[in-house]
Formats: sequence, C-alpha cells, structure tokens
Amino acid sequence: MSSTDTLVKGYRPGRVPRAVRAEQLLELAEQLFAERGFQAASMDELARRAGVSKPVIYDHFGSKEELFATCVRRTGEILAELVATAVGEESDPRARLRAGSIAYFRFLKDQLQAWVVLFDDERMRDARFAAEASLIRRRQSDLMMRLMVETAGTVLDDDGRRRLEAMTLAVAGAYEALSLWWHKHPDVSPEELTEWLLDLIWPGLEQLISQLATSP
Amino acid sequence: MSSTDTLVKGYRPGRVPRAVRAEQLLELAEQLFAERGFQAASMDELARRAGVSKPVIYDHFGSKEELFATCVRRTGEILAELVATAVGEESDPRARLRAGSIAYFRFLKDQLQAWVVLFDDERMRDARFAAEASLIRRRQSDLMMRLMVETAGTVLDDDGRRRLEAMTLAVAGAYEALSLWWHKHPDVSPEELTEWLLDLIWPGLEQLISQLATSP
DNA sequence: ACTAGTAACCTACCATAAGTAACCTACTCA
DNA sequence: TGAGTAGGTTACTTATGGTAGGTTACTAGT
Repeated sequence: MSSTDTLVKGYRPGRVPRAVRAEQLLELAEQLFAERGFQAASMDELARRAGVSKPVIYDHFGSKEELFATCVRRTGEILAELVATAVGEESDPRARLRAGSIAYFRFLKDQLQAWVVLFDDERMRDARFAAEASLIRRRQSDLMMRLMVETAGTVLDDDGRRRLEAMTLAVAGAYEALSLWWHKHPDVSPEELTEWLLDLIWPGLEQLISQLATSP
Repeated sequence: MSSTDTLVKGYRPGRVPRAVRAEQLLELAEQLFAERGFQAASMDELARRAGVSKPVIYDHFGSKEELFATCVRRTGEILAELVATAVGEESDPRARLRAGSIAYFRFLKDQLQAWVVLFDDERMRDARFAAEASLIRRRQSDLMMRLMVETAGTVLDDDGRRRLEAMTLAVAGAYEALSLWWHKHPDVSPEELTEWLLDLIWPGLEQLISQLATSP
C-alpha cells in the first residue's frame, strides 16, 4: 500500500470535499462488501482502505447498516432503470416481459462477475446478494404490476389488486431463486433463462390478466 | 424469574444428562431466535435463560451459527415431512401439488412466529438466513422435481433434468416470496393462496412436463 | 467403601468490532 | 487576522462471540 491509496484526485491527502469523500467511501464499501459479505466486512478495514479514520465514515453514513443499504439501493436503481427501459421498448405484453427479463439477467451476469471475486459454490449465499435480490424483487414486482394493469385495461377492485400484487411478487421470487440457481450454471444464456421462465409463468399470467379484466 | 427456570423435569438444577440439556437448549434457542433474529439474539442471554453458563452451549453446538443451523434444519425437516405426506395422499399430479401446497401454507400459518425469522426481508440480508432459507427451498424443489419426473414417466436427459431443476427451484422461490407477502395479508386462507399459485404455475408446469416427456 | 475416571458445569478471561466523545487543524471570508 | 466551520484524529466504551483451565457430582471397578 503506497500513500497514493489515500489520495483522491486533485486533493492533498487527508482533506477532501464531503461529496468526494462520500463517493470514494461508497465505492470502497461496495468492493469490501462484495469481497467479504456484510458481517465479515469491518468498518475498521474500510477506514484503513480509505486512508481515513472510522468516525469519518460514521459522520457520512451513520451506521454500518445504513452504509450497506446505500450501496444496495444504488445498484438496485441502476438495475430498475435498465429493466424499465427495456420494457418500454416493446409494446406486446409478452414481448415487454421478455425484454425486461433479458435485461435483468444480463445485468446480473455483468455484476456478478464484478462483485464476487473469490466464490466457490457456497459464496452465493452472500448477504449482499440476498439484500440486493430482496430490493430487486419489490421493484420488479411493482413494474410487472403496472405492466399487467395496463394490459388488463381496466381499473381493478381491491381484491383484484391484492391478488395481482401477490402473484407479481411470487413471480419476482421465482426470478430471484432462478438467479441463485444460475450462479451454479453460468453456461445458460440470459435469453434461454428468459424463455424457460416465460414458458413457465406466461400462460398463468395471461389467464390471470383476462380474468381480472372481465370480473369487475 | 424463579429458580424453576433452571429446572429440567426430574433432575436437580444444574446437572442434567447431555441429551436432555441439548434438547432444552435447542428449544430455548428457537424461541430466542424467533423473538430477536439471529444477530440480536445473544448467547449470553440464551445461557441466562437456560440457567447455564455459556461454555455449556459451546460444548454442545460449537458456534452460534451451528446452533442456528440446527434449529432451522429441525423445523425444515418437519415441514418437508408434512408436505411429503400430504403429496403422497393424492394420485393426480395437480391434486398432489395442491395437497402439498396447502400443507405448506398451513404449517406456515401455525409456525408463523418462528418462521418470521427465516422469511423476514430485513433479516434476509444476513447471509446465514439466506443460506438456511435456500436449504429449505432446495428441499421443496427436490420433492417437486421427483413428483414431476414421476408424472412425466420417462427418464430425463441432462438438459431436461437441468431445466426441470431450475424451474422447480423457481417455483419454490415463488412460494417463498408469496409466504412473505402472506405475512402482511394474513386474512387469506391457505386454500385460496394455493389456488392462486396453482392457477399461475400449473399451466406452464403441465406443458413443461409433457414437453420433457416427449423430447428425449 | 474408596478411589479413578469421566460427564457436566463454572469463573474468569480474551479478542474483535461497532460506535462515540472530545479534541485538533486547515481553509474561508468578513 | 482571527472567528467560524468543514474535515479529520485519537482514544476510548460497550457488547458479544468464544475459550482456557479448574471444580463438582456421578459411576464403576476392586
């Protein structure tokens, strides 16, 4: 470790504007969490890597959990945007779901390689991934729900909304579990995974839409 | 707290056969984990509740993680057995899945207190929860896979097996996510949840079976 | 009945890591 | 030029997982 580790471009070591320091800390934290997982990543080590003392981190993020949440939220937003964009580029309902699904798996493929440096099969139960997936599930479900409601073309009653919400969350859960499986079978392509999953859920989903569209 | 807390039936306080102590510790640990979650449950408190000193716990279980894993595995086995039994009481494939599903949700309803620990989003960010949850998912998926293969009535090739494995894991993930949702909408019955989920996944699942049965 | 050996258990400690209080120092600007 | 502040530090406290080493009750063989 040379002293350049503590340098942030354009500033003398040890004194840097708040926003720059925050950005640097977030980036290093992301790396550290990816390497060790939430529990094993220590704030002391993060401070050491950033060439800064611990209270600086606490001044920025308040607690370890908050720091972690910030990292996760950030990545999650990038993913959500990617998927939403992909969905917006199609018009047929099934094609939209397909496009979103492919975007999702492609992103995961890139990020997983970046995140997980040393991972045997066991490593996939990494805390970071679980949290990420949990946030992703909510966002995905919301997006899917808007898509379905739009497709149905009607205003749903409370029961309909509730059932639809439950089902989109279930589908998002299926994506999550499949992502975990994928980690051990990386030779399958995002497109293939998407076809599998669409073949599985689309028939039921389509029927659900028409059912909800006619009943109220 | 009276001194009876430290009593185990039939034995003078403070000295009890190994197996009995292990059983008592497991039960108290399950309670404690359910109340506080993994992280917030302390070994010191468990020791205090059991009326025993910490090294006793470590002598039995080695580490906090192991203790937790033992608790979870135990409950998971009960669940697996219940579902398997329910499945075995039907013959038609859809009816079998339905029976298993209802048994699953009924068990969850009873054990909700204990299972919040496993399925709570907030706690999911902890690697240990994710690991144990994935173990249960795996078990359910295996059962479902045997059911499907049996239904298909053929021996699958590697690709077929792989795809089926991925899909049953995905379905198990859907169950998991739906369980989380259920926790916030407890007024829905296990039977209703099951119908929703079967309507969603059965069409795709049925088609998958026939596809796998004919292709190799 | 008297010990050897063992099972069950305890006290007292260590190490690590999250989080904090109190203080310091370089920079800005009236 | 010196008050005010943003950025930073040292040196703690506290909580808790985990352990070393000794003590007490029970059991079995002679």
